[in-house]
Amino acid sequence: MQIYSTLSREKRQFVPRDQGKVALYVCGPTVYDDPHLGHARSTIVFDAIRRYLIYRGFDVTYVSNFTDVDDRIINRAQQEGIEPAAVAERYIESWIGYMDRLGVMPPDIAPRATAHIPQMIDLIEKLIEAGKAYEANGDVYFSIASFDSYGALSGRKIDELEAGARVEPGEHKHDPLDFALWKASKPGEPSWDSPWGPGRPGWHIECSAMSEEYLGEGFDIHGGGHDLIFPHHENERAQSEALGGEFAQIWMHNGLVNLEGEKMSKSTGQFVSLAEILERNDPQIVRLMSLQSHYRRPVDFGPSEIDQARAALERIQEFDRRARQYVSGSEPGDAGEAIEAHRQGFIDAMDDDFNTPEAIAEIFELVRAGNNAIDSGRPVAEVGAYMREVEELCEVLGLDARQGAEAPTGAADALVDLVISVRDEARQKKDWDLADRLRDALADLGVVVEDSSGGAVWHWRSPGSRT
RNA sequence: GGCGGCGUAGCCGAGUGGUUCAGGCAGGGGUCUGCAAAACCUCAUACGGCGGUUCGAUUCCGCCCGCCGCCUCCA
Repeated sequence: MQIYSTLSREKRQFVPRDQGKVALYVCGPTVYDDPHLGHARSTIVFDAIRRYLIYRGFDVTYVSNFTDVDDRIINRAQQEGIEPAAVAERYIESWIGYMDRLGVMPPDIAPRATAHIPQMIDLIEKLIEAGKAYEANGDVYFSIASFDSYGALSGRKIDELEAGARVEPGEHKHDPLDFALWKASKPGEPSWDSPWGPGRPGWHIECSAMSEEYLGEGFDIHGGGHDLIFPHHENERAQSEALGGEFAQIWMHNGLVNLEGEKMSKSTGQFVSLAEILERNDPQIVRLMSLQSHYRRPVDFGPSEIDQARAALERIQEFDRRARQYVSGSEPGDAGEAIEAHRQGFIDAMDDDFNTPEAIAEIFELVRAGNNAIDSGRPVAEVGAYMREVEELCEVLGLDARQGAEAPTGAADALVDLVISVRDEARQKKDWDLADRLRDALADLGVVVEDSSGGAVWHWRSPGSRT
């Protein structure tokens, strides 16, 4: 398996620290607002990677944090006149709910920054003792001059950074590029006791402390959005490696989500909330969109992309629906050579830096072959094998081939069944006028009717679908 | 300005030094069907521009043009 690492800027053979195990840390959100599409893509991408590693037999430990102490949280709390902790709590709940809807597996560990202050203080003290950090007026700064390879991850040269760096009023840095490990808290801000007086942690230190706490030194993969490379991950790396230990072996960064070609970002107001999208669309559309381009490329999530992804998703689900009916509960047979070949294609694609677009193409090849098998009346066991393979590979990516649109209520299902049976009778009497009126009426109610040689089948139209 | 990336048929989007291909969406033509839908088959002068390397480049190199990201908080 090859994985591209931001640090080495090339694909490298993946060799886990502990054989058969993968320790993965993915930067989670700062919980001051609801998630947008960018958060969705990042989380889905790493969820798919995690699922694939599990599929390949690795014992994966997945850690993803919540940053629950931060300026923006404090600002929001002040605006609303409530405690910062309440703000964080609200948006952690919100995040968990959205990620569940997206089918993202909950992290094995989802540590909160505020629950790890002692570990951070401990790490900061060690950095100070080692001469890598210094205290100034209740703040503690990391001295970037003390870390030789500072800038290596983001490809920055220190003197170039130096040129644009500024020191905010009230800061007491020796060097403009030094960054805060610990900030003396101002009145009204959350604060914790520390050897340097009451304060709160800097942004970057939490990930260093928590990844070490749960994954130890030299863990396998550290992931996050491309926009975290600098300064966040550069600084994390400096803090964690300055004492001589190893940090992440591989740095993975997902490309950002664009809106009409421009980066989606909270600060510019240029973003689409996840809520807005999920109001009208199956969460799986978001997942398929996220995975139909390579994770390192930027993507545009516009209305046209959503429609295209919806149609693609429906193609998979439609196949599963027909296959399920064709097989009607029988056990799938052995996978034939064709199926093996596509499975191997899927694995080869994913082994090559998680090439999900190519992996998904293999699924579509299976769908076509499976549809062919149905059309040509192949044995149930064979169709079943295609169906099972499609379902299994979809699941590796976190997609559910089986989950077509759901009925609003069970009673509605029964009513539709009734109308369909009446319509079948009309069709047998060749009363095409009545049959067509019933089909149109059902269509208005969101029911798609498809006649076949074995009688009519129907399903609920998926949300947002035009047909 | 510095660093990085991208530019593939109508759209989205993989990939490769040459021989059959990505895949999806949309569109044309068929098959099937009472009609429709679904499904299957089939169709389009695709690789930003200019040079270079090569027997041969979309794929390697150089230059140019265009777009985007990071350099401040950000998945």
